[in-house]
Amino acid sequence: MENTRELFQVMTRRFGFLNKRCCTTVDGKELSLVHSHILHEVHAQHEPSMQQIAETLGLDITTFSRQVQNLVDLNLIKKTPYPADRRIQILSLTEAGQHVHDDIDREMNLYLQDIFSHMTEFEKETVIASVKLLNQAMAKSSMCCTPMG
Amino acid sequence: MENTRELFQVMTRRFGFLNKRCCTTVDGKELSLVHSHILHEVHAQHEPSMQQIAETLGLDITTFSRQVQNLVDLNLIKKTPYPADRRIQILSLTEAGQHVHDDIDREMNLYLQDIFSHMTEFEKETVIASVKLLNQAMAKSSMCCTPMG
DNA sequence: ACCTATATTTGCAAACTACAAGTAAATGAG
DNA sequence: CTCATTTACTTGTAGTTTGCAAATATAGGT
Repeated sequence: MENTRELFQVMTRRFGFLNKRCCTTVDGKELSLVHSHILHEVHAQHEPSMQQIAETLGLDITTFSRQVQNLVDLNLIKKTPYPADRRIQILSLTEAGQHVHDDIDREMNLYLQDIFSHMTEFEKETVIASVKLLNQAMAKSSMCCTPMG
Repeated sequence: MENTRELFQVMTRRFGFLNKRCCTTVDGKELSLVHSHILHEVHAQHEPSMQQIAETLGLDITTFSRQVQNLVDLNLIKKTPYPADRRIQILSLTEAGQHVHDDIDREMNLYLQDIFSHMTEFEKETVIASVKLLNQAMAKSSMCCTPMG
């Protein structure tokens, strides 16, 4: 494991597997990775518009529009025109969508628990603090870690 | 940033952007994310077969076969039949492939340097140690972090 | 009313994906 | 040796995803 890039490459690949493995069939519905990311962000943000979520996820707005439509058709997401500007669609989880989100969240946290079970409590705390540090550093970095543009 | 999952979700998303941003046009060639992962693994492994790389990357072998063929057509990868069993194709980087790989590696490390520039040396060491810990823990975890199956 | 800007959707063509079937080479039983 | 089986990889085909360009709908300014 020579260089730093290799370490991060392996880590992100493994988390990629984790994400894929977690979220293919939830609550009887077939979901893609993109779908579960969308559910997650719609849950996390406050009355988000299409553009906000698409931007957060780094998805092309046209691709995003179609994927959201899938989730609307699955009755997991609801689009509500924003009264003050009816061009804008506010996204929210339906009850079923909330349920699916919770299922995914629970399962992901189980996986994370399983990973942490191979560490001491101290190591776990260190790792979590490090991830926070990383996130802060990436947020500050101008060259990287934001969607293309 | 309430729960642990959220932290990891954000981190992996940011690294995803990093990967995408880094590797779209290298040395005058248009590459996809999958292409650059393949180049990376062919470089990292010793005389790998098709199956070995596909397994490492968690790609369906048929998808992989076509993506490798793209890279062969771009003259970045060479397939050599393995003498002791000529069903097996050993993958290696061509000179041009090595060059592209080095370019990507250099650029990725620049991005990482930029991220670490927002930390103290101590924080940087802690973060790198934590990523190592994470990788080890994920390798031990049976439920997660390996390709589907 | 009219022009411009913004938010989202749709048309379309290219790329990606994976199941099933095909080819080629190795292995093992009779 | 020969034939059936397994393994490593490729190709047929069809469904999905992607993103550019163009269309639609609404807002805001003059």
